[in-house]
Amino acid sequence: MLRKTEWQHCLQVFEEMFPDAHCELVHQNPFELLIATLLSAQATDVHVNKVTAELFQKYRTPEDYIRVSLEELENDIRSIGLYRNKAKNIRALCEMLITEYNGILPEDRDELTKFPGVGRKTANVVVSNAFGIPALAVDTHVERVSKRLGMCRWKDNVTQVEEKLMRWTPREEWTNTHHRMIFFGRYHCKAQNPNCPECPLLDLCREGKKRMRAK
DNA sequence: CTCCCGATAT
DNA sequence: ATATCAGGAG
Repeated sequence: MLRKTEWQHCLQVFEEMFPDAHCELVHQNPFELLIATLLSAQATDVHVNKVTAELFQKYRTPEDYIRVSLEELENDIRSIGLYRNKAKNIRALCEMLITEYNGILPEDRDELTKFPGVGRKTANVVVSNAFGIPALAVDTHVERVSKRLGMCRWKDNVTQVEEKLMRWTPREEWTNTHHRMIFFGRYHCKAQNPNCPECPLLDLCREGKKRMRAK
């Protein structure tokens, strides 16, 4: 298992490799970010941006998503995958936003998870990126990188990974670290064929050393 | 744990 | 052909 001082070194390396890591889901306001993040489940952000480019022209407010039929909304997001669940959730979410929240998104993580289709990860993305509240959302990249490095256990669930990351990372660095770990996982420590030979963290990486031995 | 699901990379 | 992609609900 990784030591805390080794993790602090990882944080430094993440910053050096991806100093300008940021949210790559294109959005103009908190509501658009929520929709984009909900759509991003099991889809690449490039693909999400391709879909939202047109979607956000047609749908600007929660009311706009309610006006059309469920079938029409499904068609507008079909190419993204998991489109039936996502369309149903977006609709229910918008109705709830209008009737219970006066159309205004709450700036609270636990309040956001009450919306259909919004789990802990999505809520963390919204509060950190849209409202400036420190959060460390654990997505597929953050989880994979954490487990490969050995900063948590393989069997830990995403909540346990998040707790460990928050405990070992200064609060003011949570949001930055989240973005840097995504970039690190997406462009360097990739799911298929990670670039271990050129990795500055190879010396302390459990999975990396194992992979190098196997070759 | 399974299901939802199309697009893309390997 | 198969794995993976900014997950969440039942």
